[in-house]
Amino acid sequence: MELGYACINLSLPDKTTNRTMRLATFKKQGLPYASKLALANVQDLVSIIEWNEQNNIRLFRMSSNIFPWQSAYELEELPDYLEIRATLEKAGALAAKYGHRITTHPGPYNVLSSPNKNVVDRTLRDLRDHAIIMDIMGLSNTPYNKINIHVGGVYGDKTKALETWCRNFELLPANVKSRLTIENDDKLSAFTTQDLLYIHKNTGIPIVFDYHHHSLNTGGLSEQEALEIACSTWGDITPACHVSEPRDTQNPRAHHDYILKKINTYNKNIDIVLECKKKDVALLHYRSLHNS
DNA sequence: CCAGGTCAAGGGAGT
DNA sequence: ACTCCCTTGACCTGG
Repeated sequence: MELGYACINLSLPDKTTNRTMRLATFKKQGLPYASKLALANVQDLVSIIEWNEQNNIRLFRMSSNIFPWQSAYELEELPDYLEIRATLEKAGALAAKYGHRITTHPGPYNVLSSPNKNVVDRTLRDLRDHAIIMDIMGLSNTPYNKINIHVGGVYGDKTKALETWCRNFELLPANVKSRLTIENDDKLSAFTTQDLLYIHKNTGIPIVFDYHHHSLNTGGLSEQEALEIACSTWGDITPACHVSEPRDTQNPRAHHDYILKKINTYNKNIDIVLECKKKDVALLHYRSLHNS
């Protein structure tokens, strides 16, 4: 089992892969500035991977903000493209050398279940953009290096939304399809682990089990039952799961700073991304609590 | 330099 | 109608 964290390293305050800009700035400064930010982001990605190795962390979710306004251009158009590409290749080579599992989690605006063509088109573009970065890094074309998303909207008819999702899945390029995974939701109206089996059966892609989301939307399954269903969809690849704790009772969906409770893996070999505000600090804290 | 207001995107829930 | 929440707070302006 590997423990990992998401997107931000708090132990390296000067290193970030999230430099971005607002639309007004992008319009004013354009590709040269986007290029400058992206180059700094990928350089810091290398530093974070090195730090992860030094701290025995071999699972890491990359930020989706490495390239500001990526949907507005092709990477080759960036003035620093060659250096950016070389740096990404270096980051990927380091991850390979150290045996790190690198994943991504594109945002909630990726909605393959949408009845709106523009929304689906933007989703196809964003997912493609994630795959391009992962390709440059030389990450595997499998869910070991997952591109993980949620289903999206229900629109009052879960079955129909799932059908739409599967239909739109077929529009994705091969380098996305081969990496894509689907995660259970935390809202009662949305998709449970059981619901996601429909997608797995129709597309073959694995299910990412989120412990916290499950606790808010069990679909009548126990934690162990749902985890085992999700794990059964992964074949030879170590299943990836997400763990977080609620911020407080008023805000049960928001994430807590740390993970306090010991995670029950039910004797399964799974990799776990911790989702909490304190990131890498919380991971080291969890290890100190539970000696894992 | 810092605090505070503002910021692309979809959808749903709470106020 | 507005705010918060999710994959992740970061940007930018005015003082």
